[in-house]
Amino acid sequence: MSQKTFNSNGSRPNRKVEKGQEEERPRLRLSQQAIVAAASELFARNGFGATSLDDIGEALGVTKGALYYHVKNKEEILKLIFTMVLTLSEEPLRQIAEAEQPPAEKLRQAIQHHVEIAADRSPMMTVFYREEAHLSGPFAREIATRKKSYERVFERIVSEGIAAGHFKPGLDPKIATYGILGMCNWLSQWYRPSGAYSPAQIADFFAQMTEFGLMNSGQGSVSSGQ
Amino acid sequence: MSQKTFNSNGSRPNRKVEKGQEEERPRLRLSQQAIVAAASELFARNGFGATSLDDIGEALGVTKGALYYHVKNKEEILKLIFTMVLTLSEEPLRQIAEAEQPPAEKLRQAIQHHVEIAADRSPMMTVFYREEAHLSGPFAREIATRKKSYERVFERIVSEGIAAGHFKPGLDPKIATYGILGMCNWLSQWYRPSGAYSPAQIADFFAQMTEFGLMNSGQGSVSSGQ
DNA sequence: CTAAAATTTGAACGATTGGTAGAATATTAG
DNA sequence: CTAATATTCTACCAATCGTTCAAATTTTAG
Repeated sequence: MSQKTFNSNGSRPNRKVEKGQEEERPRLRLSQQAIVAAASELFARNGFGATSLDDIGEALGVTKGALYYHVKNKEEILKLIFTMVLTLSEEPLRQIAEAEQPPAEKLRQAIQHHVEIAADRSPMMTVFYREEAHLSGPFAREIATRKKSYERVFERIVSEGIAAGHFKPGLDPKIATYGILGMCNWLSQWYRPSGAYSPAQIADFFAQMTEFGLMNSGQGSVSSGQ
Repeated sequence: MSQKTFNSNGSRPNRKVEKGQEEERPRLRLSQQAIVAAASELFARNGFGATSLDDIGEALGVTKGALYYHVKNKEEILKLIFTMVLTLSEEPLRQIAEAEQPPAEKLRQAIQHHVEIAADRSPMMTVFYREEAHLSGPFAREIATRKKSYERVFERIVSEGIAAGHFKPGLDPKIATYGILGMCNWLSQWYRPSGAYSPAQIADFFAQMTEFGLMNSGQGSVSSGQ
């Protein structure tokens, strides 16, 4: 972090192309979106506290002063990340939970959905679960509420399954949910797009494992689907 | 973080007792152990980068200068945390894995062991999985190796189970292990000692869920044991 | 082209940080 | 008690940080 270099070409960071080279960076116009994307990766890799605005600026080929034209301050970047994660997560899950289908199918789809986000938006998700302590005030409370609410949708699916007699009676939906979400969220610690399995395959495996377990009792295959 | 106050009594932080009060803190003599304990909680709550040595000193009722008599620098505190987590984790798991017992029983005990540490040493574990990026050099490599090795013990238990015909054929031991570890490690995000279930009960639930799943097929109860 | 608007720079600021060193204090041994 | 040792305090440094802002530059509109 925080080296003395600026650009890859060592020049001042501006859009001028100094040689016959076509522009070395197909420069995306600076925007909140671009800042959030770059910051997500840096926050995920090095942590919010250890990432400076100079670092973010450098990643975008811009001085940190420019960032302040697009965001109010460093915390707002973090806020944007949290908002984006929830915006991407909430609605699809709600639709899955409200659809007319058996609880086991809902659970499968919910796991699929959650794994997909954890894999495709790994940096954002890492930040989401790692840096909540750096939020404060009403926004922190809002995020906490929405996160709890997201978890409760999972919980309700499990509860439905029990009530319908499909899931084991006597199990605690809250603990089950924590287990499932833990399984999925842990993706950000190990998943690499170059790995052997696609997010869909991993989700399928987790769903099978959640429904039938690992024991060989002839219930269902746990080999990869898709 | 980093307020202007010093002690709870506002005085300079030393051992002198100024009023008729008996000593307000049954002062534990400063030591690496005490520093690691206090730092673990602060790092877990606020992050490594956002925790200053002043903060740690304040938590111990001491100025940061005193810390440097016991530790080389801030990073060494982090190193001590990582070393302690692995020291506590590795040996018991090795013994479980090497014992003469069926793979399913090994897996149960391994989960029990891992959950216990995640619950009883929650701050340390949080730091362990959150702040690895702040390590560097040979030590970072050593930790990565030992962590991988720890995971591979789980993996081997699953592999054994498949080979013995107890676990489903065709499942990927690596993905299964990541799922199990994710389930357990996620504890640090939600577990509170004041909660409804003991670590042993939670571990029991996770073990049942891992073996038989949530579906109601009359295989095994998932209600709390112990 | 020109002028206005949008965007970025560059430099500076006050605060905080990890780290250091010598003086001060507390503890222990004789 | 005294001297030696162990521990902590105080004050300071250099670096880095988030933030601000006027000036410079680029982009857009007419």
